[in-house]
Amino acid sequence: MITPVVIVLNGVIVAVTDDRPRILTVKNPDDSLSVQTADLGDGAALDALPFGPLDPATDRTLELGLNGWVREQTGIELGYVEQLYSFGDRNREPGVRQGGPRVISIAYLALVREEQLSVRGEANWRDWYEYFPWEDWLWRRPSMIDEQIAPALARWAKAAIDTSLRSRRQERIEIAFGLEGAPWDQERVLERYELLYEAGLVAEQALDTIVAGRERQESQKSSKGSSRQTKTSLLGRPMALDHRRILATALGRLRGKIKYRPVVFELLSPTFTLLQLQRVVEALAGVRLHKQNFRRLVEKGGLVEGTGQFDPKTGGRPAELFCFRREVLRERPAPGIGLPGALTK
Amino acid sequence: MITPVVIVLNGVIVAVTDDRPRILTVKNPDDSLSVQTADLGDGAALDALPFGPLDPATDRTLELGLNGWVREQTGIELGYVEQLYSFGDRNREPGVRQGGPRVISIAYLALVREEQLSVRGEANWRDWYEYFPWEDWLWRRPSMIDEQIAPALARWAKAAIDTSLRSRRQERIEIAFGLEGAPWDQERVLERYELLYEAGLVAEQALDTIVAGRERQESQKSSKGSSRQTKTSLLGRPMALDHRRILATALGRLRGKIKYRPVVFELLSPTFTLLQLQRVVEALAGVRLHKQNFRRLVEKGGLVEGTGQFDPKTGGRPAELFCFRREVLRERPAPGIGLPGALTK
DNA sequence: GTTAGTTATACTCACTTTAAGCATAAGGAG
DNA sequence: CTCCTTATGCTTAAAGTGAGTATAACTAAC
Repeated sequence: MITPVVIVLNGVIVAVTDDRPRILTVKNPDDSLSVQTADLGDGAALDALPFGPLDPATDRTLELGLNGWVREQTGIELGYVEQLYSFGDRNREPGVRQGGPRVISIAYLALVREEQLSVRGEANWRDWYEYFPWEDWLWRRPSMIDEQIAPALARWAKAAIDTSLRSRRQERIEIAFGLEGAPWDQERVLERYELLYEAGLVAEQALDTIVAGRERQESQKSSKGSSRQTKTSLLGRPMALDHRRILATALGRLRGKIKYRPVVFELLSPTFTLLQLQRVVEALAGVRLHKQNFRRLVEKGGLVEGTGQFDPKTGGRPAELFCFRREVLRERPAPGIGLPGALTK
Repeated sequence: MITPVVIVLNGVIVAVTDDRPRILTVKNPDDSLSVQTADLGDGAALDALPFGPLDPATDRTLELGLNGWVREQTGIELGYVEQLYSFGDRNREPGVRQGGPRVISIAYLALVREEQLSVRGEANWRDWYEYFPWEDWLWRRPSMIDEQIAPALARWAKAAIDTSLRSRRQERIEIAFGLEGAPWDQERVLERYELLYEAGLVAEQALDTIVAGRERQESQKSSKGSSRQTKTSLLGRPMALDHRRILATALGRLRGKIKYRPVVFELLSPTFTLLQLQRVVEALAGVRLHKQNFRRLVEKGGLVEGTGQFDPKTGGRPAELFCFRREVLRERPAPGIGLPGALTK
């Protein structure tokens, strides 16, 4: 018997509005997953990324296939699109575990300019920090890191079967979450999510374990300290399937990329004030920046140029409107926006 | 009728020996491509990356499937592996154009320590600059850039159907190849290869055009100024299918990654002299570096630590043997090796 | 219409990092 | 012992960064 292969395309569609990064979600339209949501007990369908299978006969390119699904599910036309990652391990979609087709999902990151409010049907813009509250350092270091995450992960590390596994876990935890004097690296979004998943601190892990059924016992004994988290509630808003993992990949990638490619401008209107630019960068990086240095960096770095026009509605002194300076592409090898003076105190 | 999907796994396996980066190739074992190589006229089979289809029923993860093919074709066990990119557009494999299954190929980058000489059968280690001679700036800026590439690309740009296309082409050319005062960015390997491909300066383009057959006429009129390159010979050593594109992706990614993750050490034995380390970095980056500054960078950056042992056979004063300093992972957010003083004069 | 509040922008200053080169150390070959 | 080779230490100027202070230009409230 031949196992068929199905390619599924997933889109992480990002916009920034009101100084918050948002992603486009749909209510999970896949019936085969009702098991999961029923088991979750809250009766509501989980958020999902826009997604759908590639039609191997008609979709000439993967991106075109993605564009089609996104248009159909949300009414949005994509502009800037980049491939993120392909997920193909068995076990990733617990609902279709045995006997079904092999699912390979290819994820894309797309950036759009405005909220383009005409989203259709069940589509919604959601603040992406709802899914990753520990990533939002805009106001302060989230207290949940010390109060919930660190202790729970410490318990998980201690539960390791031998000392070498335990110290490997501890090292991963310290590096990923910046504990014990290690610095916080905002790009390690995926590593952090994976740790929480393995430690059983996100709802998806519980779901996967439930649906996996037979393999559950095994899993409890194994290195993945699953289930039975006492005292600690599950962290962040869950998503369908492994979509939160995909989202974590996207966030990490975007946080890295703004530093060496001028992608932020895909999220801004053609002209903008420097503060607007700064707010978008801060929203993505999850960190607040030093205003004067930020300004110096982008201006002296040749990334923007003044237009001579001014934005009247800033509240205080009117700010000049700037635009992206395309020539920078041929002047500097890696034109991006560094993060000057990120929240030292 | 249902179009089936086949997943093909490709591995770019990199090692550095004798200060040269090498990749592992096999003689293209796929019969369906004999058309191509016959049309090429040299009778020899093209180099290919180790590759093979995913078995959706038995390969539990994509990486395991890849490992199997690599083992079978080359006898090598992979260590460090990272996913590169997934290629899925129709047209990418001209030989299987109409009617065949839809092929999605997922490429991986693997780093191995030594030449592990026991390569089996038709496998070979090849200097990767054979495929991309214009990327090798170790001795000097390759003269072929000014003598062959720049003029041929300029002709291609001029042949554009309208002025906006022409100026877009010119901008791409200048940025990619560092012409007209733009700096050379060693990471833009793929962009450079794509340009040469589109301009018909690599053998693969000619092959694709030949095999495409019917679509050829169309293509000649279209924006892709195909065929009939007078005076300019085809550049670099060709590979089967789109494997050279995959290789370009790998080279670009690796050149980027050494700057922010300590991946070079995957290519070195556990202890090494600083000059050996420098040579590996130079080989990958294709640039020569300032010795004293390189040393200061890696030592003060905490990436390596001395072992107290010395390498006796350096020719001059014995060099201390260093090893990777793992603690750097928890000290610095993005521990990699910058390129101090790259060939200014 | 003066005052307080808000945002924008200019400039400073100490400190660190980098590019580039000079100088010295420690081996081998003859 | 001398020369050649490679390793390693140190210097200096220039550039870049972090963290401010100061001033400018507007709005809203009284």
